[in-house]
Amino acid sequence: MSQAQSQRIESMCESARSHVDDLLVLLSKSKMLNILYIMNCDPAPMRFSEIKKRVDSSSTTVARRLGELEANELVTRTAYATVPATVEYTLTKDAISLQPSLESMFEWVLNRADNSL
Amino acid sequence: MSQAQSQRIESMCESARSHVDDLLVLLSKSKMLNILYIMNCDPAPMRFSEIKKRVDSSSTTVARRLGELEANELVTRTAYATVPATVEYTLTKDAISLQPSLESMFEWVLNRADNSL
DNA sequence: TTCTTTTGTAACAATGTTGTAACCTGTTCC
DNA sequence: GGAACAGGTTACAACATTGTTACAAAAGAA
Repeated sequence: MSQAQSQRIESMCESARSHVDDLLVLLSKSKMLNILYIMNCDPAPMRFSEIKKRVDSSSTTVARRLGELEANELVTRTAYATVPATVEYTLTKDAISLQPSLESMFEWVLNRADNSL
Repeated sequence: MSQAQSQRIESMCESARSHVDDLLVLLSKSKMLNILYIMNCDPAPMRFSEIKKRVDSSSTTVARRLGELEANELVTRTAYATVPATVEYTLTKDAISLQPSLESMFEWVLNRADNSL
């Protein structure tokens, strides 16, 4: 294999690894799994205030997380011109396909938390 | 229901929620999912340097993460009196029971990373 | 007119996390 | 004696993240 080839492949791997890492960093942000989970549990579109209430965090953080999720196409944001404003968030297909993993992960977490009471 | 009862239950829920949150915070720490995943992929006991190499992070961070995992009984640490020192880490049964969720989560992540190339 | 509501954003101080560099142990090799 | 190795620890400076506070917009209610 030529050096050019091996470098190309290496850079592809690097690139792939960095995408994986980016996703893991995204999912590891505070409240991120919480948000995905509570939105998974209740498949109906969910309003900002409802999400905020359920994950129990500041507006700033919730807005940041939802922004990041939207930027990564894991939620869609729909704003209605009501007064006062109404905004609904929905998981995308991609996020929904993460549901089984998330669910069993949370099952494990809940189980473990129970046993440590 | 008496107020005392409802308060007791509420505090139980609070406590349970805080345990859940603690676990989520633990799992959300940087490189934590990486470490659990690479240790899952290779079920043999793994040495510190090997883990460090695979997750590609500083000694400090790897040591911190492994310490946290040990404190939460998700890994066991075994030191051998060789020269130079040998230390092996193994996932506990509890951590292994998280394997299926982790695996399908990483499958999702890898898939998504692939598609975004 | 001013208050209220939802859904944010901006600035900033406080707090948390990271990597780096230095250091440590204990034994074997040179 | 000194270097080398694995597996860390410590201190600290740099960096990242958080919550708080203040603010905004738009329109209907009081």
